[in-house]
Amino acid sequence: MSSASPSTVSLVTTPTPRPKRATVHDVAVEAGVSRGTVSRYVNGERYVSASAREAIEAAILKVGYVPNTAARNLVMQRSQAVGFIVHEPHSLFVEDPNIGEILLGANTALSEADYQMAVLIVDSERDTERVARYLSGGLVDGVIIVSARAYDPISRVVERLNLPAAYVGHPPGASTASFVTIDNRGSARAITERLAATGRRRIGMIAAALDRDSGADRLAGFTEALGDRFDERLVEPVALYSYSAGRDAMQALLERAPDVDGVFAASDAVAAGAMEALRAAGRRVPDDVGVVGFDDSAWAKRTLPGLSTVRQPAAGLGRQAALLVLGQLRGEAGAQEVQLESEVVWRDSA
Amino acid sequence: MSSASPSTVSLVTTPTPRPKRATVHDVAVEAGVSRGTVSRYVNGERYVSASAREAIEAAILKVGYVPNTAARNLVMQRSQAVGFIVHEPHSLFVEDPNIGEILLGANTALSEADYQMAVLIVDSERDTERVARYLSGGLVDGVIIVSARAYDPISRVVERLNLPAAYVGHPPGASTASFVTIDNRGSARAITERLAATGRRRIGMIAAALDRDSGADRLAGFTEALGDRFDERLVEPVALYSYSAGRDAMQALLERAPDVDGVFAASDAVAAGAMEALRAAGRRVPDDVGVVGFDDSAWAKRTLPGLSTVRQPAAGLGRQAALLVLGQLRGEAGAQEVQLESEVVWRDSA
DNA sequence: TTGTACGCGTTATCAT
DNA sequence: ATGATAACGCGTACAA
Repeated sequence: MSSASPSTVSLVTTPTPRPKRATVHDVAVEAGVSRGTVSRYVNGERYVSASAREAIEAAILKVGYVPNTAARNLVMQRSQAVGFIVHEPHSLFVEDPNIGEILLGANTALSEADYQMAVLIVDSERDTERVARYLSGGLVDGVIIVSARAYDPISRVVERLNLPAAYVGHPPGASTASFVTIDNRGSARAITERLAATGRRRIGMIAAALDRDSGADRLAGFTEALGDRFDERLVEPVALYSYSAGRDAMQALLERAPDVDGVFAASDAVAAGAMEALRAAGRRVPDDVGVVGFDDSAWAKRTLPGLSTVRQPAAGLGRQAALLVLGQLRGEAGAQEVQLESEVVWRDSA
Repeated sequence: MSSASPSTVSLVTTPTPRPKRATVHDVAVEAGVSRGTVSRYVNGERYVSASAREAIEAAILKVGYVPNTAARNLVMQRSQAVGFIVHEPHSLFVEDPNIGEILLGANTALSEADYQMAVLIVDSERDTERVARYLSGGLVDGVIIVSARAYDPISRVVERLNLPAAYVGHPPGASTASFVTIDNRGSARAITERLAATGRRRIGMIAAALDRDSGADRLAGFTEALGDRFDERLVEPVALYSYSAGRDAMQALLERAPDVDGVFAASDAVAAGAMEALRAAGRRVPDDVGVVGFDDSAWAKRTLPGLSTVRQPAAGLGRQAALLVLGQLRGEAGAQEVQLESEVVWRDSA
């Protein structure tokens, strides 16, 4: 059972008779009324006689009419849709434990307002151009952007088009766009303080993704919390919020500073990796070393002992971003900055 | 730092001057040529004189023209976009370790063919109707559907519209649509056989999601592999592919059959839960009990010891589904059934 | 209450 | 090589 070419089986072979779809016109002639009347009926306006209504209903059923949204969008000058753009999807979709909740939160809010959400993935140069075209084409009335990078072409397009937009996380560059975040810095400070309150004297941090503001802010909060006791030799930076990075970093940290008795990992995945390294080194958690993480993802509940961490209101982030866009769609002017409250979850790892 | 209402800060308050976008017409008058010529230039056709080209390029830059895709779609009768529909998103986005890879695989294939992928989430009744309208509206030329349920309204719409479609997993009902799967049954058989080959005599299974074909097929493969040695009292069924379900099920199984020395869990998450229960019961893995899972997700690499499991070609599933749709779009007729090969990954848990 | 006619922004056909 | 002009399918003043 090794990886091989897929086995294919043909089932049927009807020559795909692409059917031409019925239009308002077809319904009109079938019902013996004018196109205008049909259009009014479809859009639920008043001033449609009972007789006309019946005839139209029957006609619609008979010819199998479904309105063409593209045509409607064209004349209405709006699409009743909002794009959800996700960058760097490899780290996001596969690693980020929050992306799913963010998506669902945004979708719920948009759905309630009768907007369709279309998730657009940017995973290559081609994607960038194509998505830019898509946005330019009037297929969405606004966008939610998650994890944008600095000098992001997509952000530029959005700005140039003057498209109502909201970012999840800090928008790149100096753009004055709406965005929603959590207080990474304050949360990091809070959990570090609680870790210190357990009596730890030599507290280190495995910092990750310092090129993103989330990563940088968490380190800043950590530094703030420790004040005088901060020792930069106890900070081990890694590139990604990943399990293996956490494991390797903890190993390095243990070598450089064998006396660490507390660790703040920049994410739960990192923390889980760190705990593995600690176990391998014969250190007990929390007895010898206290560990805290960030995210309250599935990792936090499956470590042994359970991981103390910071809970992000992921669905709330998506929901707020959606509300921000909807507000702009309603004409509410001005960029808004929304900060959602996070929460320290105390378990047994510290 | 408790969950509270979001703090909001207003940054600017310009009254959103929704700008009217330039059209082909504007470019034409600016460049002193006809709309037809502009259109030809934009679409890279031949027969555009150098002088016209220059004038048009300048005009486009000056008026800031971007083509309107909605209008183009209307006249071209195609959108160059494919919908990716995901159901039951709560279990999918939040729990399914493969969904991200499937999305990316599909996106890559579509992107190469210059198609835009739009992910549509169905999370409520409202969503169902809205997405159905969206599909009916001509905004996508085809669809990829993952995790459809039987009697799914969306599937009905797709069928009625005769929209080119491909399912990831078995399509519901008796529809003769294209789909791509892995051989759940064969894979389950293979890994069970390898587990048996390690000398285990009393092999049980924690079966999950028996109402889906993936779950049912895995159980079938397990049964096949054991043949005469199959003992239905060693099968513990649970509803979801979840960690906690695995833990509880393993506990129940241990009580009912303390002599189990091998367990096939229907997914890695389930297996991880089972391993936790075994540890709590004082059983060593793999010494006392061998454990194998399914998925080769992040769970498998973070259990201790590493989990032997079945690797799904998740990205390949998405890619193949996309290729299936693209084939239909090119006019290749007939429903296709593609089965991708999976692979047993042997680690230390058995 | 209903029909007519125009416009949304683009591509396609056909002369020129 | 280019310019009219007719679609594409729909909403909507305006007239009736």
